[in-house]
Amino acid sequence: MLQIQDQSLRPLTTAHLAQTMSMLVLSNQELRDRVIAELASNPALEIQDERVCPGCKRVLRGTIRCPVCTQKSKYDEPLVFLSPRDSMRRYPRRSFEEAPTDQEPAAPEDLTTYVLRQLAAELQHEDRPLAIYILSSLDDDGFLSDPAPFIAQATRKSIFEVQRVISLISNVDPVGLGTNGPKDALLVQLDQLENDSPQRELARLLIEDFFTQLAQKEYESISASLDVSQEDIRSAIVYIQENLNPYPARSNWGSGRNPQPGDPNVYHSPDILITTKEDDKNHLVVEIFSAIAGNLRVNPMFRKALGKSDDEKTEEWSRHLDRANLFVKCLQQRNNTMRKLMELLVSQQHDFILEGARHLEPMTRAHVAEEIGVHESTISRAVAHKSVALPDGRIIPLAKFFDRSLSIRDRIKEIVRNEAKPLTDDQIASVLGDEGVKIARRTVAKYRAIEGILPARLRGQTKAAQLAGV
DNA sequence: CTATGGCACGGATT
DNA sequence: AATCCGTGCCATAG
Repeated sequence: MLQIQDQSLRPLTTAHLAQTMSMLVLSNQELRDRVIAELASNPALEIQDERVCPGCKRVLRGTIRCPVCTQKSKYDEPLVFLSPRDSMRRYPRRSFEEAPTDQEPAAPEDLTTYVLRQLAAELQHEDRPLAIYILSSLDDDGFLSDPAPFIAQATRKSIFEVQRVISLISNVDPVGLGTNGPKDALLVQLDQLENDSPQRELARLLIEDFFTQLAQKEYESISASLDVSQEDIRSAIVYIQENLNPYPARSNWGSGRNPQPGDPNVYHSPDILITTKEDDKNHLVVEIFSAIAGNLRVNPMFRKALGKSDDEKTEEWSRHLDRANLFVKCLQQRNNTMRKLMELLVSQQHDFILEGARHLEPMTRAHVAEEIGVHESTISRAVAHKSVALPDGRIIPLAKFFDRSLSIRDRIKEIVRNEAKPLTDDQIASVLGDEGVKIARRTVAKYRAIEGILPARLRGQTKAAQLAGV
């Protein structure tokens, strides 16, 4: 208690709370950015124990089992953490609720091996793991979001080496792979083009200096500031469109746009994955993806070094050390909360996960909070911005687990589907009443609206029309 | 006259 | 403290 006099202690605890809270709301993607930023700015942090799986060449870290080579039956613990990159590979972006349309698409791992095969000649043997690491870090579009210094730190290579390998990668077949965005991808591709068509230099100029205007089709303003005719601008754009591909990992233009800026939730890779055991379909396995692969920890060397040095840097270093400790603690706390939350959800909503919306047992965040022993707002944050992939392949927001009316809405849907002739809201309400659900007529109407079901009168018309049509 | 949707209120939830 | 949700009342369309 007396220690509180120490300047660093009191702000530390409040900061700790605040930071834990602010990290809890983040989705995995967002958290990953946070961690990367922290790693880049704080030398006291490091990632521990990186390995490449001898079987499938995936990058593994810490105690995590290889998700591919290890049979699912070996998951004997209910909860497992694994790398987010693997989650993206196995669960391509997909909108909420949308069940998997077909078989899992052609494995993107082929891209890795495909690229590696091309690189075989130029790549030194000891650079192979680095190349694999980089390739496995690419996002769906083939871009590398991790900055080179971060990769260097994670792989313990020099930044120079990292940059060299990235440049090798971006110059083989899907040209532009491993760049940090469409703009650089286009530029790399432009460099590789051999034919010196007249539009080429203008195209380069456009991409380099007017990229945002280009994306927003502000051709007039480009034309004005460059003093070039709109005619020429357009022909340069055609040249770009015909010869370059801003998304090197996609086969062609226009297939799948970026998510709209307004709604980050439309397309998602899950933060949590629920699957069933191979041999026991009733046994659920939950995997919570950690924001980064492996263990984030305070660099023990850094800690040691602090004790020895006694120049004026000591103060700055100890600040770093405090910050690193804090950050790691927050991350652990977040993981802990998420784990407890999911344990409870899986045990209480077992039927909902396996059988569908009808079996959702109503529960509130407040109730869960009491069960776990944390504040309600903690649960609110934990539930926010997270999505979970169910065994049947659907990806739903975690908040759905707390939807009070979901199961009733599902029953209404079924009643309407099976009705002989259109039932009015009142009749639906009484049917539900017979099944033991007390619900007002007005509320049925609201649920109907939510589910996009037309009122009885109009349903009659469409049904008649359907019959007439058939 | 009946079925519905809008508005608004109070209680629960976050 | 702010927001969401279920409900009742009432106007309106059919």
